[in-house]
Amino acid sequence: MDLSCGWNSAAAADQEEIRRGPWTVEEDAVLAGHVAAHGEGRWNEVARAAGLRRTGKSCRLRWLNYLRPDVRRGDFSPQEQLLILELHFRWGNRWSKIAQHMPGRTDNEIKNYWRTRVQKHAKQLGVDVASARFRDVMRHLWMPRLVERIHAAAAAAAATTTEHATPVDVCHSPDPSTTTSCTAGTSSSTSTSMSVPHNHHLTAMTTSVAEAAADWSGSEQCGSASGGISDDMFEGSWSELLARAYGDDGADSSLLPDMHMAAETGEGWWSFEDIWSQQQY
DNA sequence: AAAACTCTCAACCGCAGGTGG
DNA sequence: ACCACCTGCGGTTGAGAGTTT
Repeated sequence: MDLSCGWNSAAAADQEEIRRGPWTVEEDAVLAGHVAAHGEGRWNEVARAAGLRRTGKSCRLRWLNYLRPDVRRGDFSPQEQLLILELHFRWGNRWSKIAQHMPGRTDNEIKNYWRTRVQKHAKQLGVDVASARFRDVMRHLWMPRLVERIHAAAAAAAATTTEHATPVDVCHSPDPSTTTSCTAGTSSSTSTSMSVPHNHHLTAMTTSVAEAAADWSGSEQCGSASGGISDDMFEGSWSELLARAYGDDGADSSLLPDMHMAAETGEGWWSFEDIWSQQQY
């Protein structure tokens, strides 16, 4: 198998040349096999011992972002998107820290999501992604919108379940007090009804957020939340929104702005005018 | 059909912090 | 205390896929 792939002609003249660029299937197999046999860590040694002409850093990155068995791929669910926004509110560009609370997701993926999706739309709106204005947009429009989607998905799934009496791997219990495995930061039934795609991951996520909330003490209050500190801010956003999304009292649609989606985007974004008309909260 | 453009994401880079000799 | 090496993090880049013109 030709591993030079032609992007570094000097490599042909020097067998010890460090390879760069995309990993081949063969390299992946070698690295995965070596890690399986010897475990993670000591990446420079891994690269040498496995005979990979890669840097230790490259091996580490490839393992963490791609080869790790628990790594998840594919689009972020609305729940995950909501969690990213929430955690970014708290920690800013601390991607690795955010990733710690999103099982199976890598800091690289989250960072890419933020840059390609969030920053793109901030740019479309003509506001700085770090500005208070954009944070307000996220808190009052984007996040509720995501919750709306989560609720819609949950409702649709619930309807399907009822209609077909299909067993679904959910944490939902007729009695919320029995949903021990799904208990998030709040003791209510806010983490029930995960009968939407990735439900088991949401369970993990809500638990992670609860843990994060426990960690989160004394840090600065951010955004334009209700004026409480730490836990209050947390309660007023993630937990409350999820409660509204999943609560058995039905979602309170008054929470959600009456947004008219920007027709040109067709994917749930709203116009500049819509946003500013909703700024009177 | 094809050129131009946009978007996504894997991978690289530089830097900082930790550790051991 | 200093140095060398390793690891982890956040920012950036570029190839390729997808979309538009």
